[in-house]
Amino acid sequence: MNLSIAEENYIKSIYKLQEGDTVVTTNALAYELETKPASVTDMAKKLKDKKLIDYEKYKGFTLSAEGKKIALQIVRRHRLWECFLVDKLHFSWEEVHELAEELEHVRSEKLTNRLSEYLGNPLFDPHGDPIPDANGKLTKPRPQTSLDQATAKRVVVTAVTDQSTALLAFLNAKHIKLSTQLEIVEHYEYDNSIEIKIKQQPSITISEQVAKNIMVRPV
Amino acid sequence: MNLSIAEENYIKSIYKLQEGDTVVTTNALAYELETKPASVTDMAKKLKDKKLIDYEKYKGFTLSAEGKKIALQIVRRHRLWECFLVDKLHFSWEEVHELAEELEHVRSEKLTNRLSEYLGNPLFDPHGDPIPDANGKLTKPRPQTSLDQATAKRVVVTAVTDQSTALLAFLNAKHIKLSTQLEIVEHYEYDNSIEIKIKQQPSITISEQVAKNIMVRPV
DNA sequence: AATATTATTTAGACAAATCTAAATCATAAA
DNA sequence: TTTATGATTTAGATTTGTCTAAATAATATT
Repeated sequence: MNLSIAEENYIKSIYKLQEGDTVVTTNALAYELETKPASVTDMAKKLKDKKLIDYEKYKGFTLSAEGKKIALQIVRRHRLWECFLVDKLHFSWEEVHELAEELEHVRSEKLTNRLSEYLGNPLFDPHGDPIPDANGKLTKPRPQTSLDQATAKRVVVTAVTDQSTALLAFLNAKHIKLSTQLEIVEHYEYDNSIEIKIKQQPSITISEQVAKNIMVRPV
Repeated sequence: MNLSIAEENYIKSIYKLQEGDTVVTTNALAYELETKPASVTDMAKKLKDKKLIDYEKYKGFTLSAEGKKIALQIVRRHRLWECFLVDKLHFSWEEVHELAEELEHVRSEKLTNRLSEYLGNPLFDPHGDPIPDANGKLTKPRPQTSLDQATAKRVVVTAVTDQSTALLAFLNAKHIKLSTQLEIVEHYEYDNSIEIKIKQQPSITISEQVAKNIMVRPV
């Protein structure tokens, strides 16, 4: 199956919107891909011909088994490149998505597998999302919650959902990074702010708004 | 300047064929790009409009200053990725060209420079070709000759010109790799075969045909 | 149930990159 | 210098991915 970059992007976006087995609508996909519904309909026909999606007029689409397989390969490549960019080239979280978006289209299984090996076969990308293995199998995502919902006392940062420069600058200033261990000292009901402590540092208080965008898991 | 992948490939090939300041002909470029002369003429018009080449009907083309700059950026990315694939992912010489051909089209200066830094700012790629620096400056190529022409006694392997599986298998069996140091023990005039010695190993004799395809420089 | 609204598809067009076949130019040979 | 040959360009067509505007289907409202 030889797919164009455009076709790959459609497959990837359908996979993203599916989340389980929801039917994906024309409009939703057009919005996701920043294109027009008419273009989506055109592409849907092509992908149906290639048996990568199930599609009936006016009924939306879902990936076929083959389509899912290809989607997982693309996701695998994307997330591995993100790991590479962060771990090896020291990019920060928010910079890597765009670049990985391009690198993911280099379709070489050998390259992908070597890259994975080189990175130590990581199971999660820098945003905390699981990386499919060579067979397309996904580790179940870590049991992460946002920091404001956390019940454990000691947690480790797994992801940041808001990629705004403002938040990232804030986190940078406070030395909160991926894998940083936090101790939840106090939860103030009044404004839902949270007092946390990073080992060897004085404790700090962060607002609910910030806490909502920091994903953590129990350590 | 936002170039398509096709345009980048044309620029790169013109650069390759130019070698100094020779005028590149339509046919030569068509052959190099495995396309038809008519397509080359079409693209020549576009590149002329973008001021990347100098072109007059029936007179062939050369890169403009701007075109040369872009060509060097592409070459830089290509050769850095080749280094990455060989040094870090342990691909062998002959496998990397195709992959680098795809990776080179990710146009991010930041990525390119980080990659270069990560690799230790290499000056030569795995084939012995010089890598332009961030400003497009080229180190002058190493003074390499084919092994059968070598005058020095101790040399180091810098490249292999023939990429056939047969030759590569042979070299592999004899443990001759890039950067391998060789001592030239004897040169037999009868059949132009050469006796060489790799340190710690018994000396071996190789045919003229093999020697012609191994590039070396004095150590 | 009839009508209004929204979602989706169709029809027709366009730009990029390519092709084939025919025409034109440049140059080497007679 | 005329002719023949090969290189190059033009003309017109094709494919891919996109678009706008109009038509049609599905759904919600009255």
